[in-house]
Order: sequence, then structure tokens, then C-alpha cells
Amino acid sequence: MALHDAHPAVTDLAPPDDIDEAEVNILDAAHRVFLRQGTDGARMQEIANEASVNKSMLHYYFRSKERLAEAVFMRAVRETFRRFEPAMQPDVPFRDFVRDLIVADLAMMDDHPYLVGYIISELHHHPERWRQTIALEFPDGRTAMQAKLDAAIATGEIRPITLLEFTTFLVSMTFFPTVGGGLVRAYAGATKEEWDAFLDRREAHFMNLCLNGLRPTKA
Amino acid sequence: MALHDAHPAVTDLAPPDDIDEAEVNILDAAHRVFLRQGTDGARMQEIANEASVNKSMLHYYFRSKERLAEAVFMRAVRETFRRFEPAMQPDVPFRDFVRDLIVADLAMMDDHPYLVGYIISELHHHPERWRQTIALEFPDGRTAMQAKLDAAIATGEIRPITLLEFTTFLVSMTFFPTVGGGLVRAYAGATKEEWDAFLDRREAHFMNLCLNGLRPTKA
DNA sequence: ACCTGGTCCAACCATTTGGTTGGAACATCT
DNA sequence: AGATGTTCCAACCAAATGGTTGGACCAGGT
Repeated sequence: MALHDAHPAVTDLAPPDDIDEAEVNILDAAHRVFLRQGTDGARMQEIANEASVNKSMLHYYFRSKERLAEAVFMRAVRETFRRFEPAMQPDVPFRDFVRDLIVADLAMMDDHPYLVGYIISELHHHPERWRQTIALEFPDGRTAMQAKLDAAIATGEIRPITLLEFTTFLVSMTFFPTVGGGLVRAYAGATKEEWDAFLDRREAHFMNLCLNGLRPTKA
Repeated sequence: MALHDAHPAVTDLAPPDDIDEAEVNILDAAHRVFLRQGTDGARMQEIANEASVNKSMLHYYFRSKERLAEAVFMRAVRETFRRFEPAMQPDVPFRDFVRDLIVADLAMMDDHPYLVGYIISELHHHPERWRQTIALEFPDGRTAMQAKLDAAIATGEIRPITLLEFTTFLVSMTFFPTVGGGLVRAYAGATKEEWDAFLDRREAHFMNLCLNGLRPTKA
């Protein structure tokens, strides 16, 4: 029947022009619920309520909970990584490049504090999804990043370091503090004031650690 | 009835001498299942199977899924943090202290790759549990760490940095690469060989980044 | 030999959950 | 107006799930 033929395959990333208001509405609601409840913890009924829509609409547009979850995940990853594209422009000094990455990173953390936790959690159960999404959306992320790195090593701004080490370092420095922020905060027994001060100084602090951590060891 | 009076309150951390073989067996099974399925994704029946025990045993020993989950979480956190206690001894040079922390960290990652992901995920839904557990188990974690830090700053080994910044930095450097390892790995498009090489060099690499990142900026 | 309290389980139950169905309401085209 | 296809929903269903129950089995004490 024509009804279900209308379902786009989930791998079929819809171009931005055939947006469907109701569909996006559901996706948004699902995003909110999945992020706060986790994929398994989320209930279809709750998503329907959040979207102010009948439960069968979810199935009408996304066929099953699994597909809905997949759609939410992919969109989340895509939007997350889009934030870093601007920083990738060539011919920007390394220092500014690092700053751009950190700023983009921190902005995202502030906008969506639970996003990375959610992604990590999903990744745990569906490792293949991530690879798929990244491969599809950012086929040349590697080369762009590598070019940046090579240039900075060539000018002697940083010591030789592999792409993997570099990327991991950057991501760790920026993603983690928000993800595990509460964790560290409780362990260090930080007061509200200390924590706020930490948040305020994040950018400068991370820049410092990154540039210091990476600078060449003098002979 | 006497039966249910036997349930220890969950906040009541059992001393190590009244271990109950069957109880530990269930706890171990639950640990495995909760870690790979997530708390919401886990099924009581699966835990029972994993423990080779009837489902009602889970309820007999832990009363409900929620309490079982809480018990698993608390034990996991406790065991995780115990690993870092040895590194806290006073009068160890700062450099060795950092190395001990990193080594303990990496060992844990290798033993239980999903543990931190699990903890982060749980933290998301039950923020209060973490605080409770840490407060109960490591009431003086803060002061011990702060003493270490003050000493290192006093001798000029590292530049002045707050406890929060320092702890966050250390934890980020070591926890995250395993948690988000797959994430970074896919983005950087690393081959198996590159990844293995990264794992091999982790300790030296992290030491380098930490000590470099923290060293005093020369005037 | 007979209680008694702890350990364990097969069968059962109430509720929840993801998913289906048949049709109403609406729009669009002829 | 009638035919056609899309959007939406109240009611329904089968399966799964967390939790309960009543009693069997066993060890130690009397």
C-alpha cells in the first residue's frame, strides 16, 4: 500500500527541502525524550505526548521505535559535527584553529549538555551506527584534520603527534568535562562557586592545556 | 515477616565479612547484564539466566529491579575508586603520582572498558546516587588530592591550578579515550594498526601531555 | 523425630509496551 | 459532486515484563 511506501529508508538522508512539519515535530519530541530517558527508558506514549500527537503517528512516520531512535541518533550526530566544520578552513593559524574547536565544543556543551552522554551511551549498544553516520556525513574529516596537523608540525608550532593522539586529546579536553562534569565535581567536592568559576575559565584553561601539552619539547 | 526484614537497606553498605555467595553471584550477573544492556535495557529474566538462578531469587535478595540496579551501581563506583587510593599516598614525587594515576586508570579501562560509559549513563538519570556514593566512600578524597596538588605547586613542578581544573584534566585525559575511543577512532578513520599503536603508547603519551600541559609557563 | 528459619523455585498475575487496525476528516484533482 | 490519496486517531491486541505466591527442600537446634 502507498501508505508505507512513503516511509523513507532510514539510511536515506532527506534533503532539507522535503521537510515535513509533523515529522520534524515528532523527531524533535523524540529527541527530547530519548535524551532524557535514554533509548530503552523512553516510552512511545511519552514521545507522543511530548509531540502532542497520537501514538500511532509515531508509527505512521517512523514505523517502529527502533527506526525512530535511529533517526534521532543520526540527526543528533550530524548536527553535532556540523559545528566543527567552520573550524576546518585551511590557512587559519593553528592557535586560532584550536580556539575555534574549543569554542564550538563548549558552545555545544552549553546548548545540549546531555548530547555527548547520549551519543556515548548509544554508541555502546550500536557501534555500527556511528561509523555509518560519520562515514556518510564526514567522509573527508580525516584528511582535513590531518592537513591542519601537518602544517602545525611543519612550522614547529607543535611537536610531532599522530592524528589519533591529537584528535583524542582535543575531544577529551572539551567533551569530557561536561559529560563527566558532575562526576568530577562531586569527587572534588566543589562548591557551586568553584564550579561556576571553573566554567568561566574553561576556554582559557583548555587553550592553555592544549597549547602547552602539545608544544615541542625544547632540545 | 522475617523474610523481608532480612533485606538490608540499600544505603546500608554491607561489611565485607557477611558476604553471601548467592547474593554476590546475582550481583555479578546483574553487573554484567546491566553493563552491556544498560539499566533500562536489562531484563530481570536475563539476569536470572546469567546467574543460573530462578528469577524470584533476584527479588528475594534485592527486592526490586531498582534496588538491584542501585546495588550494582554502588559497588561499581566503589571498586572503580578503590583503584586510585594507592596513588594517594603522601611523599611520592608528583611525577610518580601522576604516573600511578594514569596507570591505574588505564588498567581499569582495560579490565572494564564499559564501566565508565555505564557510570556516566547512570549518572545522567540518577545524579543523586553518585554524590551519595562518593560522599560515603571517599569523604576525604578532596583533601588528599588537594595536598598533592599544593605540594607540587609549592615546589614549582606545576603552575598554579585549581583542584577542579586539575582533577578534570586528569580524568578527561584518561577516562575519555576509552569511553569515547570508538567515537574518535571512527572520526579519525583510524585503522586497526593505528589504533593498536595508540593504545600501546597511551601511558607515555598521557604522561607527556599531562606534565607538559601543567608545567609552569616560563617568565 | 519434629520444629524453625533460611533458601530456592514453578506457576501465576496485573500492568505496561510496542505495534496494528479500520475508519474519520481533510485536501486535491477531475 | 465524486473519486483519490494523505493525515490523523480511538480502540484494540499479543507479547513481554516486573513482581507475587505458596510451598518444597534442607540444615541446625531441641
